[in-house]
Amino acid sequence: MNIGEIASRAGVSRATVSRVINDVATVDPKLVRRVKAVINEVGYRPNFQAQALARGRTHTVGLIVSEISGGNPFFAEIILHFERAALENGYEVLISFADTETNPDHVVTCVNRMRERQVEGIAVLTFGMEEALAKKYQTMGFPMVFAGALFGTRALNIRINYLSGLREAVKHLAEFGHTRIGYLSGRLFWSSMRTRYEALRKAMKLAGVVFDKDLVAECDHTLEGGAQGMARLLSLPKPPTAVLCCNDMAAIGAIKTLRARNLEAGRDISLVGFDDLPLAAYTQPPLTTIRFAPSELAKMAFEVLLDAIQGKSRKTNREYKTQFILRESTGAPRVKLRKTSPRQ
Amino acid sequence: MNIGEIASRAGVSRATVSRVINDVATVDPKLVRRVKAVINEVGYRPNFQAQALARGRTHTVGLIVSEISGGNPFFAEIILHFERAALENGYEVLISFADTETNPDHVVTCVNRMRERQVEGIAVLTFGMEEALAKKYQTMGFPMVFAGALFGTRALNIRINYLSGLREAVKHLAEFGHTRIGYLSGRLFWSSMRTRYEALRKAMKLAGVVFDKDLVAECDHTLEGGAQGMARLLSLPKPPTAVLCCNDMAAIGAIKTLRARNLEAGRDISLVGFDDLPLAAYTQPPLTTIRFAPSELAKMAFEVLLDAIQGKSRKTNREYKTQFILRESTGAPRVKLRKTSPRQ
DNA sequence: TTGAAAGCGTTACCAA
DNA sequence: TTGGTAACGCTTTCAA
Repeated sequence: MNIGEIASRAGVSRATVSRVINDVATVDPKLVRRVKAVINEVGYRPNFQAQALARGRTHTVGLIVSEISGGNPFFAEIILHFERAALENGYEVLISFADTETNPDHVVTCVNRMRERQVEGIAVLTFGMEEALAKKYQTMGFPMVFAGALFGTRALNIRINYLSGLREAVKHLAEFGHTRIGYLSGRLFWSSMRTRYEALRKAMKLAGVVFDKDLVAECDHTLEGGAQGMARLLSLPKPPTAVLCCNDMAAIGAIKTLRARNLEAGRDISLVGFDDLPLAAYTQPPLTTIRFAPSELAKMAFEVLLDAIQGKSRKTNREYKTQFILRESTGAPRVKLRKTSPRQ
Repeated sequence: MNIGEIASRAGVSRATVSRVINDVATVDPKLVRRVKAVINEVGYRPNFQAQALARGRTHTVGLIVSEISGGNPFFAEIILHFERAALENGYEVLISFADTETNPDHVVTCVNRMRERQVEGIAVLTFGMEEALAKKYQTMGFPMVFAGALFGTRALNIRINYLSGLREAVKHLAEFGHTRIGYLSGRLFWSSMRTRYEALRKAMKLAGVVFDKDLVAECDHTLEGGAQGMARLLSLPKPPTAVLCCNDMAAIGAIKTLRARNLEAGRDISLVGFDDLPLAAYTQPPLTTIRFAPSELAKMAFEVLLDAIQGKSRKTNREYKTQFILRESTGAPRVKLRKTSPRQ
């Protein structure tokens, strides 16, 4: 069933059917009705490929995210909200999962696949493996937006202000009297993990807390990674009295390790997550964390991308600001630990 | 940059370039090299829309899932694994999030959008709002696969054996001596929730446990829904000593309510989840649950769809079997509760 | 083995 | 206001 078929059944030309489909105002209302009747009757829907070819536009954008590992709902939210923002603006979304971990070049393959499909722009929300891509594309005038990428100049990049949330978190811990503050970091080959790490060091400096490299454990940013990382921190001769985590999933993993040793977050050791997943309010104890909302980020990414596609680089460089969320997994250091730490 | 441009730069016809692109064996190796050199040099990639139009095939399938609410990672896993299976077979995936809750017809819109894009088949993994669709499409010969849908005859449908897992779960609870077994059900306008409910009743019957409607709370299958539902069950004059939940997220919500009243799952009341999210092993206590793996289901769905597209209805009707997973959120009923319950 | 040319389904220009 | 027709970028027959 194609436009020609509709045309002959309605007794008009293909051009007229096309006009009806595209709501061109100049068509005789009678013809409009006749054509629409036929269209409904036979259930005709225009062929997208043909339209795209003829129009030279696809009204499609690409979204590349990391493979979701360990059931982290963060990327699911990104996808949902990006797609929703796109739909509201008449765009469709092509999604790719980049295997950023085992194959950094995979993201290039994803971009190529998308460009074959003539997407009008791509959002790369992989948080950490996009440098190569950025270098390749920032000069060639194809609309592409990154988030939290570590390169400066021309590429569209939503800056992520990790510091804002971390600063408050560290201040909060310092006010409780914590001096041995540890960090469960994600793998530092992810650039976003390097950025977080640097932001934390800066936050510590600003709060006047001594930063101790030995209190940092690098682990996967997953449930299991967090559990393992926390085990390493606890086996230190002098474990930290407070631990920040690179994300909530790792924090949940850490909680499990604590429990296995009869320690409770908030009472025996302070724990701060990152992301503020819906889940964070449901852990035991509810997780003090730093909000990094995928929904807002996704919306922002689409808006920036849309502006780029439409040539209005209005506020092309935007920033997402993280925010401290106080719940119950933080508190004063335990006396026992407090005593030992000044001896250092 | 198009095929004509490549052709003239390489000094061959467009037909030859096309053959090179598509690895046709009959092309002179010298020409192949020449053409490929040009292609690499200018970074040419064929236009998908044009290819699809000329070939009459898109090698694209659609996947419709429910809007992910409350950060449930279940659907994220489905998307990831479906996409992976598709890619391995040379297919691309178009994804839609159906707003099944507030607008049951939205899924029809999704299907239409996908068919405009000439997808070769669609998997509808919404678990509960697809009856209308199924009726409409099961006769028209378009490859479409459902999962756990409640209609019998012609539509491709992956049956979900909820009973297998539930039966073991109920047996497990009965062996502990539970007689007052409650259920935190999802909203029963989701057909998958009705199916689960029916399966549970059957499982209870088979285990010889009296089913008591008053011990069922209908709630959203979310963290918050589970928390609220559990509160309702606990406020009953005689609360259940064990509660099954429609999914893990609801179970995690339920745990929070328990804790707020100083009750602990496994010790004071037995709790069984559903899905076996990675998270389930990280709750406190680790959640006894029923495995319903999105990855396997997604793979199955794609395979069935592919068979349908290729016309081989090999094993067109497949079944996914749920499985009981024992962890630590279940145990013997507390003596206090045990005493009261026979008095009924 | 190669090239010319006719499609694929649609849009959009130009005449009428 | 309508219709004829040339694109859009590619594939695929048919001849050579």
